Amino acid sequence: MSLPHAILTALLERPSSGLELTRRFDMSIGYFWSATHQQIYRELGRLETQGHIRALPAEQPARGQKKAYEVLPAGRAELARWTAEAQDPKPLRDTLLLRLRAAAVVGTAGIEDDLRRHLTLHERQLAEYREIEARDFGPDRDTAQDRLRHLILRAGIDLETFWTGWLTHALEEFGRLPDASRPRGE
Amino acid sequence: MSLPHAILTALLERPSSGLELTRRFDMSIGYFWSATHQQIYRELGRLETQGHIRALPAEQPARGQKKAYEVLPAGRAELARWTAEAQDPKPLRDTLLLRLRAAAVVGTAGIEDDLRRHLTLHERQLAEYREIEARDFGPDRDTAQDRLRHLILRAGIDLETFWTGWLTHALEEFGRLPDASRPRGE
DNA sequence: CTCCATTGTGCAACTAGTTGCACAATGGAG
DNA sequence: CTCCATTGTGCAACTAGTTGCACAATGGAG
Repeated sequence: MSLPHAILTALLERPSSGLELTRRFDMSIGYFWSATHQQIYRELGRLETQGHIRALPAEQPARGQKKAYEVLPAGRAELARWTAEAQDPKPLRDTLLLRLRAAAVVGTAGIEDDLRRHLTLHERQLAEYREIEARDFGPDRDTAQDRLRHLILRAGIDLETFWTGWLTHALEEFGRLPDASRPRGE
Repeated sequence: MSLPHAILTALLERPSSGLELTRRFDMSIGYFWSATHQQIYRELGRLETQGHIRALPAEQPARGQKKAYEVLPAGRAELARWTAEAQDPKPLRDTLLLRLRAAAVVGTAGIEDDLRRHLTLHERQLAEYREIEARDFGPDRDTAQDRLRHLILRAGIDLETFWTGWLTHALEEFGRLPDASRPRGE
């Protein structure tokens, strides 16, 4: 039940059409809540019938025509309610760790390359976050809003730092695993 | 498509019944791939019809009766195939970060308590992982299997370290936010 | 003018995960 | 013996997310 709230947040930051939202999800909100354009359109429909958002008046809102939405007071209230609500952290589900555990049983053949690939991806993401930080968060931008957003970006940076560090360590370990002792059969 | 592979891994480590699997998911595999007992039973059924596992011979495998499964060669092969396969890291979806972003727009009221609660939960999890590390990974246990499992546990420890560190930092920031400047209205 | 790539919106079917139950076997308390 | 908590297995309905398309409008290339 988080996608509607992600959309409400994005629309409060700036009223947008479905496609604009999709782009913004790809660039910024999507760093911690990804969504496809199909999900977004579906949810926009729901939010509209619930009276949480409304289409901005426009001429001819037909298919293939930009239709921008803005948040109504009810939507803002719902977002505030949801934000303040206590929520448990959802348990981790990570395929890579699972695969490593499987590799401990069926053998590590093949997985090393993919670890390396993941490392590259995470390094790239980290670099991107660092650029954003350098660009958007100078010491001058220091309102409460800026600080909160910086905090969120920091989480992204720290997470990617964790992954790159851990993957580097993992690859070192793999290098040290004596070939003969690599798990394989029963 | 990871749950079946999580189950195959667990069953290779030790043949088990549905309930035993459920318990093991709560304790160990579940740290990075959680699943409910309903999911597990459903998947056991599928894996059995696919010929990846089979029920260990037992008298009277009726309802309410323990039924243990073991992995067949086809299942092991499938797990090895899946493990070696390249897979993209799935994009992050984190509610807490999303809520923080929402808070930057609708106000931070209420969220601070929950950050504190999350901090406690993550500290607890971290302590648990550290205990496991101290108990199960002495310098003596040093086969390739041990090293891989230790690596996985390390990921858990580092992740929880990230969260506790970041949450602590976030709460400090919140303390510094001048009440007056906390975002609220439009 | 015509075609075709691009932009924009959306439906339908599917897969994965969650929630809420149902019900059988077992063993100990009374 | 009877009841009831516990252990164990499972179905059904639902929610959330993914995949694969369809189709309308627009504008520039030819």
